Amino acid sequence: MDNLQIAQIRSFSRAVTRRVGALDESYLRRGRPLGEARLLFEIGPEGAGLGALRSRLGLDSGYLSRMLRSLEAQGLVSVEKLDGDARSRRAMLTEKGRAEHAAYDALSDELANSILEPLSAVARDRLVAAMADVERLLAAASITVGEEAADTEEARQCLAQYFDELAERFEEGFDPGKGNTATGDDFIPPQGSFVIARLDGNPVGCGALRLIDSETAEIKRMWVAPSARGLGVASRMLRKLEAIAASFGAKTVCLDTNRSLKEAQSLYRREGYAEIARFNDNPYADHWFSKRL
Amino acid sequence: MDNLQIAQIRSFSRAVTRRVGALDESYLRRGRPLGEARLLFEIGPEGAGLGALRSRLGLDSGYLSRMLRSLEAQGLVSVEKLDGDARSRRAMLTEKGRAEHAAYDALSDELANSILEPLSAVARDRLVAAMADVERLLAAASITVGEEAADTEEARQCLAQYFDELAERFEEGFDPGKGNTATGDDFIPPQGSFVIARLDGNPVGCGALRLIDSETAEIKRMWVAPSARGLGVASRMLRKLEAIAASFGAKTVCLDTNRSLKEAQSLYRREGYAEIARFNDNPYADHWFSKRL
DNA sequence: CAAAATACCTGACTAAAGTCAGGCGATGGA
DNA sequence: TCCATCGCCTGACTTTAGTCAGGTATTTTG
Repeated sequence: MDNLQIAQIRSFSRAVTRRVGALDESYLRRGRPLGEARLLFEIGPEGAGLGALRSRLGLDSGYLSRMLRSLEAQGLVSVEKLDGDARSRRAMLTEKGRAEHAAYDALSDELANSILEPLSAVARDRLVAAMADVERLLAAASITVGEEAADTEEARQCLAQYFDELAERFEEGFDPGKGNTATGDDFIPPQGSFVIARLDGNPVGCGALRLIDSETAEIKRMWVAPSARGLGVASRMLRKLEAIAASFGAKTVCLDTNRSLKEAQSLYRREGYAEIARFNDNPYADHWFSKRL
Repeated sequence: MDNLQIAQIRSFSRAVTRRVGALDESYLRRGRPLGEARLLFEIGPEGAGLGALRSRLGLDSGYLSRMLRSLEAQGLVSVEKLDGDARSRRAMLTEKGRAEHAAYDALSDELANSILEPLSAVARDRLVAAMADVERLLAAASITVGEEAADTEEARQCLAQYFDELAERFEEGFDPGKGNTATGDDFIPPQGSFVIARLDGNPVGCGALRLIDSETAEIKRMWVAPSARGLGVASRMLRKLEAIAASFGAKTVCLDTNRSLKEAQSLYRREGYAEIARFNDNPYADHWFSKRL
């Protein structure tokens, strides 16, 4: 890896924690411990389930409970049973709590403003654009691609979104039942596999693999959520699937695609796939590709 | 101020502390309190004076002392009298301390690497460039411009660098004694003023003002350190000096500049100065400007 | 040369952050 | 219907972080 790049990341991290992080910590407590301030902020005007709070802030359940008690004592928060499940509870801001939350919100705005204020209009635009870039690319870097079961609720949701998109983009429309020879069972090891790409735990893409014969694997169901496109998710999933195929003993990977999916075609070419003759009778396929592993 | 810009800054700050800051804090402690880890890292292979450590880490003197005692007990640090002044001391890493420091260093690299690793080469370049931009512009935003005494050591250093640069850039060379009618005394209120731009406490620019008559102020000695150019420091100093001039009752501000200082000329025009006829006998001046306040 | 200032140290604190074991009342699958 | 599990709570901690009031040499200054 490039040492200059690493040095830049380290220097960035120092600079940002010093200039942004430090302010956050000192200004945004309003005379209250940082933990409580963060909790109050995280509950937000809509309230939040205790479990969600615990995972978002990384708190021990006892610790959270005690802080909630303290915020309740200050009259800022009320904790109520709400959901169907009477074990789980939900923290809500009281009137006073909402006012406090608004104060934090205003302080955050002020803080952001204090960064923009000394800059010229050109510099502001540039800073904001660079921040958006960093944020987007850091998110991309935190996306994970992993093998998962194909029959979970989340996998089904990915596939549903995938099919919806095909129906919208194919000139001829799309009916999942028609020409869709592969069933979910095909994507279970050792005759196949399924990968999901996740950003902060939420699925943002999927891809599937099945063995056609002992030496040939087919890639199917490649999909990336619109919000995560342009971040290299597809090629990461593709490489993951290829590695899995290789581990199954496959020597060749093949796939088909529709003429309207131009990005997909250029992705496959970029990743070393060559166009070949029709190898299946998928009515929606217009192009067929393969790659030797 | 633009709400979208503020929202972007807030979102950036959240994203970065979550993705970079959080890792920093949890990974970089190696089973030791964060304070000690930071201290060890800050001492570095070359060692550091205690005063410097205290100010860089923002520590209470007692707190620092206690942490040093703890690091000494762990055999990582030795504290020695070194300088001429026997009151001040210097913390040095022992052999074991250097090994520990190297481990932190490697961890930091690894952390940075883990951000780069999932990205494509194009995305990496883009991330690194955006980070450099953000860092640079955040630094620019933290530059302060304030009125200060013109006879301090730091003011003198700014002026010395300014004169050195003039000597280098003027085709005809530069002799500070020649045609330099203004003395330091002219830059003391209420007949004049002196501003210094600072980045993290270190001077990165200066500018001076003196009243020629009760309604006219002259701006002189405008200088920005090469490292801080292109960040809008000069125009901030200029505006500050104009505001001071106005507070002194001046209705007009004027200044002169040499033909080789092209950026200065375009700055003055951009800030609303119009070129006028020669108003002084400065042998180094080729252009004269003025602006009504 | 005495007095003030400097640079660091020590002891005695407080508050915040974080951990652990156990407990209680739902809940849901065998 | 039983019982393991879940979601939360309580009490009893430990560790970190941070502050404050002196105290001791050493240096600087009037």
